[in-house]
Amino acid sequence: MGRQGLTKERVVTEAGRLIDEVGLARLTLTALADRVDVAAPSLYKHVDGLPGLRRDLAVLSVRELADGLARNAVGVAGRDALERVATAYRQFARARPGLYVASLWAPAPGDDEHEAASSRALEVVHAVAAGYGLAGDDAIHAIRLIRSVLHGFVSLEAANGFAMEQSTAVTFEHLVDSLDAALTNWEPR
Amino acid sequence: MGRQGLTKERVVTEAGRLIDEVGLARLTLTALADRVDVAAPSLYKHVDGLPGLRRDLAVLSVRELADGLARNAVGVAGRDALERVATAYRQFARARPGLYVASLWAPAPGDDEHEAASSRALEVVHAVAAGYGLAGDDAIHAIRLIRSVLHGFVSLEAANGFAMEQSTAVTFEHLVDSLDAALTNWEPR
DNA sequence: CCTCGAAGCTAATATCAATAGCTGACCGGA
DNA sequence: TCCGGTCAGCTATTGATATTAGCTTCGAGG
Repeated sequence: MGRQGLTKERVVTEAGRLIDEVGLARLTLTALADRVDVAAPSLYKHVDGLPGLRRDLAVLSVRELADGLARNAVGVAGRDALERVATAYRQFARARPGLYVASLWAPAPGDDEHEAASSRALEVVHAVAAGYGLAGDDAIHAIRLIRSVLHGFVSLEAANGFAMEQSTAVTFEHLVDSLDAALTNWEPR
Repeated sequence: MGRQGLTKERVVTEAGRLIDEVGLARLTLTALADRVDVAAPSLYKHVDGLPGLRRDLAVLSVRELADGLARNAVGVAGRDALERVATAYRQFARARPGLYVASLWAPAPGDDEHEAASSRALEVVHAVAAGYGLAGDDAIHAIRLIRSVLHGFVSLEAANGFAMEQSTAVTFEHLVDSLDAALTNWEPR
């Protein structure tokens, strides 16, 4: 009906909440429209269809992830930094499960805004590697290792991939230990 | 038209090929029906709708993954076993990208067939951990570590998550090295 | 107070999943 | 041989959903 005062900002934010609640698979323009109290086609005034919305969600999520990582990494280095960043990463995935999945969509080539957000997140991990004295190609591979471990863990955790009831907190400590050891005893190849 | 000689087996196999080609997101009963040359509703004679098909794909994929891992792990132990299993895991994810994603869907509680297939895959990883002398809770955590690293790496690789052009093969070697070190110097907690 | 852009609407179309109900091909037994 | 039943496959239909087209109206700036 009357003006809703809707903005792209709010549409995307609300979509983020929606996917956290119901899962990415059930992100639907109809459901989102209901949520912001507008007819579905009206969303097109703010967002470029479902593909556009997904892209916007990806940007939002990477920004929030980058913020979370950066906030926790300030003023620490070495193992402390690794631990803080790893924990922040896991926390983000647990607190925003829908958004987290969206953060994995790679930027389209030429999407500067999206790429900038990704770089910012990567930068934090890069700093962690630097704290272990890694640079150049070694840093690249180390970053990939860190991301693999963290992403693998949180996504298996989210997918209920760890059937046994043993504590995932303990597993996570092992993960951090292993990463710390790998970065400490890094062998260039 | 005339009898098509279609079987559940073939429907699911063909669905597996389809998702490898076009991606899980574009798995559609319509597309699958076209592929096997049948009208869409006819698929319901073989498969329990889209949810049922997805579940069948999950079972198929876990079986193929388990087969691949087991085939490569026979007769080796320790680092050799780790390397072989890790490589087989990565190979599966690269050769069958659609199926690989389906392999991540956790079995529904009480789905014995699905759970059995999952156990078989887990068993291979368990054997790898055993090769490093790990048992009990340590083995559980070690398995989770291995799965996290492997899944994280292959899924980031598949999602084009590694933007830089540096060799992913080298990264993978670092991954295996790190896992080997972690398992060798395992510290119970 | 007029204008115009933007925000919202309704109506219509296309794609897809799913259900209902029909048909005819094959198989086994009398 | 023929008869009947099962079951694979069909067409028709309904209900979601995305998307487009085109209309309406609010509200801010001159």
